[in-house]
Amino acid sequence: MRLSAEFYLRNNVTSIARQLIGKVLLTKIDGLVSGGIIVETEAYSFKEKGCHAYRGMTKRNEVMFEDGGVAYVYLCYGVHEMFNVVTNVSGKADAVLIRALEPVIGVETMLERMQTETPRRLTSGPGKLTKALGIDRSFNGKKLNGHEIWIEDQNNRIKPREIQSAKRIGIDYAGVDALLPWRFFLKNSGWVSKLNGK
DNA sequence: TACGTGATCACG
DNA sequence: GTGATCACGTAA
Repeated sequence: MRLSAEFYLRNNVTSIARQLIGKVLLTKIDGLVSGGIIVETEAYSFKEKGCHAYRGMTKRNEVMFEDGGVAYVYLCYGVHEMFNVVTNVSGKADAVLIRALEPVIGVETMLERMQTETPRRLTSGPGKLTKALGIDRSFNGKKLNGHEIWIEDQNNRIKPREIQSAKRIGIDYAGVDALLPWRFFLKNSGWVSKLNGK
């Protein structure tokens, strides 16, 4: 079943990032459903320098300041759309970046969108998974409990010891905050992004 | 390790 | 207006 509003509204973005591992992200576009199991996430809090909201609200990040449970999608490096789950209550701009999925539903659709025949290339990175699921900036601000994009709990059993944490990737500009162990991933997944933080 | 790519944001 | 920068991916 779909995650409740309360799940997203909580004031602990690292807990939410950890709990999103094993949940299922889905989209339905032109009648085509596709998605997969979340295997890698990163937490961002407005209180630390790695976060787009650290310096306050701008045109780009304004949806981060809404109540949790909506999508924050932005363009990175001029090429890649990045999908985040906004969390916490309005005014407290926290978010979780979804970095990798295990593709499960609508694999044919995703292969088509990615112009590949290699499932491994579909969703093993934040820029790839958005393209595979058809997520772009038009999804910015959309609610995550609707019928276009949503997250389900399908009772996948993840043991705490299967989840590893590490520093986040690609945010060296954040100084000491770049060292926070706020990336979470399934240890033996094989679908985790390859940049893997070094 | 190098670089494409274009929106964004902090300047002024 | 302008220019440096960027929560990546691929190829080499």
